[in-house]
Amino acid sequence: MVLPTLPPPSPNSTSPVHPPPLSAASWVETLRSHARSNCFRATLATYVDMTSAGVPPDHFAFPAALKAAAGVPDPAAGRQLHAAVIKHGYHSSPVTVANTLITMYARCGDFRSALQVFDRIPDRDQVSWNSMIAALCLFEMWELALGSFRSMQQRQKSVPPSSFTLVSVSLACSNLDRADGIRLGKELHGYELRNGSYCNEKRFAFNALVAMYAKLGGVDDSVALFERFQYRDIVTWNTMISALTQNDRFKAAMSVLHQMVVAGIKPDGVTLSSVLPACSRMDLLDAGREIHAYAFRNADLFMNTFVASALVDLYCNLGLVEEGRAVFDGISERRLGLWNAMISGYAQNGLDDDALELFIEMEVAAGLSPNETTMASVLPACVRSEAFRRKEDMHGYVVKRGMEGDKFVQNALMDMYSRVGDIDISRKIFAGMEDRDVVSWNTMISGYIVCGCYSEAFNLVNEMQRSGDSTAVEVVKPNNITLMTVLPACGSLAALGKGKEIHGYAVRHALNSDVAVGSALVDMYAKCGCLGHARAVFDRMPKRNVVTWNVLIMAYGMHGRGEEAMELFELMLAKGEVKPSGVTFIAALAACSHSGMVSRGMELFHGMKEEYGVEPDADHYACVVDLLGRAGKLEEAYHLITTMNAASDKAAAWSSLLGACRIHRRTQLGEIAAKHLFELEPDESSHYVLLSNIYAASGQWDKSMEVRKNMKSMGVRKEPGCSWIEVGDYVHRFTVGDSAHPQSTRIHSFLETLWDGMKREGYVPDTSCVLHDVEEKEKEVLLRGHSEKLAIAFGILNTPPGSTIRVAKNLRVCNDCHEATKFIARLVDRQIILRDTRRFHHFRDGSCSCRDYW
DNA sequence: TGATTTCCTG
Repeated sequence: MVLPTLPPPSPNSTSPVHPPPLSAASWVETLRSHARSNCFRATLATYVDMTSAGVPPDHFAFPAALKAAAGVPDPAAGRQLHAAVIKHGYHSSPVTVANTLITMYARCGDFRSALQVFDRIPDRDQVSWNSMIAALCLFEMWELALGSFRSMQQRQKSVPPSSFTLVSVSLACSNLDRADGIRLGKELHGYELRNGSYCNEKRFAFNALVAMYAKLGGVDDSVALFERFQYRDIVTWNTMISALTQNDRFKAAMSVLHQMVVAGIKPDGVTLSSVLPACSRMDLLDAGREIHAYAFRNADLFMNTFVASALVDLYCNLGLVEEGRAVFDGISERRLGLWNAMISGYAQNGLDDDALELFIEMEVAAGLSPNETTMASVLPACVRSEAFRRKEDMHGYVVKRGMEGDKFVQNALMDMYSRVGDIDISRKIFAGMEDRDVVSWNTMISGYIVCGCYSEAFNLVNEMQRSGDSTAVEVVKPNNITLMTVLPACGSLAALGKGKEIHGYAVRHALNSDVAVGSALVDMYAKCGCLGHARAVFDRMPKRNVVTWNVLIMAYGMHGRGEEAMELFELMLAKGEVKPSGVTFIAALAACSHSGMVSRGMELFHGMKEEYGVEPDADHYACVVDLLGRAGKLEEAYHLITTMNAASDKAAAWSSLLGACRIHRRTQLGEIAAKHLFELEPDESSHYVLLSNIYAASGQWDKSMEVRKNMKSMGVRKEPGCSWIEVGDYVHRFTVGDSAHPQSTRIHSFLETLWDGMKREGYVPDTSCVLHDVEEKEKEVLLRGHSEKLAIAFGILNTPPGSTIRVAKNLRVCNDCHEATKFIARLVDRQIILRDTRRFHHFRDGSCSCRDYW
């Protein structure tokens, strides 16, 4: 018999075909020994030689050859072997041959044939059942696998389940819903305890149980099992380590590794790739390097692609992309996982074009097909990359490859559609998902926030909290990422009540000890105008990083409390826990600027490079221009811009200067700044508005109108003004001239009444803030419709007398609103905290502490 | 006849 499709023995095979042995028995022995040592191609080649030499295969030869066909895997060879099995009459007896056929077909991806073989076995033994259950698991048919297990249990006497059965069934359990899985898993565990096998056999079963508990989130059960288990082998240790890392028990994972080494077990590739994610997530660069060095000393580990993938992940996660790339480049036989790790490493470091380039290299040069993981990394890079235009095409690409049902891919697609503004498509994907995890929920929430659908976002967070408290099938609790996603939204909407609610959740679920969550809480309280709360959270944090400090320094600055901001800055330096970053100096300089601390700020600016090694960038220059400009030193500010590096982006600096020109009514200099800005950022509406305001303030109406016309003809649209106020459980949103709110009529008539009172107190409407060409009387009506006034009026009408009113606005507060709010605050005897894009305005007793308005 | 490892949300 000839098997023409069989491949020749591979040139690098360690087992060359031996000179033909003489007896049939030695042919079979050679065949089996190749199979035992997993030299599959050599096994198949020997089979061909043997049959060519006229030796008929027997019931020992077939299982060996079939194992090889399964191992390669080689479906064509497998089918021909099946034909030979029938021809030689081994198809029904002994059953060992048929059993091997089941496994062969399963490994070759032919489920129907595997099932057919099983169905046609007249006297199925324990191994037949085990092989079939394992096959079902291979095809991820978990329910069917469990069904077969039940059938087996009914035949308890003839085919009792063994440790082999337990291994497959544990795997099936770990892929069920959590509640079902745990229930069945405990049943299995009980079964093992009652009827369990011993020593070697027991080890397999227990390893599988440890893994099962971990996958179902019962990692404490895994630990308990592991600790009492005396027959540990390297897989047991590895299983325990990966169980811990996969459940975010990183410290415990490192400690098990330590115990393992102490117990004299030499870590292998699986150990390293299981423990490296723990180093990565805990930012343990030194430990990671030590493991890298250990792999370096053991050549087989060094070339292991799993270890390499985990190392690439570690280095990229710590921002050391170059080192990750070096590991990647050092591996000659790159498996898909390694490409994925590198692509994702680039993407996570914002090197989106590098990620896309590598993705193309993988497809074109290396000829590898992407899998779901690849797409989950590439999609975000596509979304962010400026160079990559046709983003929605990626959806078609994914569908064409049949990956649209994958959870990771769906998460990435949701994110993509939210970012391009198609939130409805994200919503549809989310609604249609079968298996939503915490990332799916978080992605949907952040999508809503990106698109400005805040109430939908908050509703989803509430839904998550409820499902976490209940015993619903889909148990997904808000995690630290969820909180870090919604807290900034609370801050930008000044939704203090919502923010406090989230704070409460964080405390109840011990998420507030997370540095990032803590920093987000500090920021939220500060943005809601509650500096005291922000400071209290800061003081109680067990651990702080540079972001935490920056956030609070920035907060003091925005509230016009420059002295305290600088005290905090000094404290940060004195404590020395963290080094100041570029952002720290932005915060400190901005604080000096808002409090008029010019010489202090200049000192800081000049010392930042020499004393702290932080190179000033374009944003630092913009802060200093703001500092000088605000203080009236506009010539100095202008001069500073001219000293800036030619290549650096001067737009922010010019914009600061233009802002200062508005405060100090410097028309000519304003024109110069605006000229530069119109060249650098022709689409930015705020530049046109500022210049127009400057002209209007100096009475040059024609020029003011001309700027507006230019803006229109350029097709630049002013972002509509929008203000938010939280009352009760809701954040109410108001746009200019809003009449959509249910209380609209009431708000407008209240404002009219207020208006008369304000005028009696001496308020003069600043109609220069209205840039439409209409009658003077009409201008007043337009002024009264500014969103912050509507929000404030709504607040007064709907909150208890004497309580503080907190309003947030998406643009800078105009001069008239600033002036009017002073009067309103005094008339209704309320403290009003109004936040715009730059800072907080605390209105109390008819004044505001800021000096930005005239 | 069986087990463990890399990837996604900020």
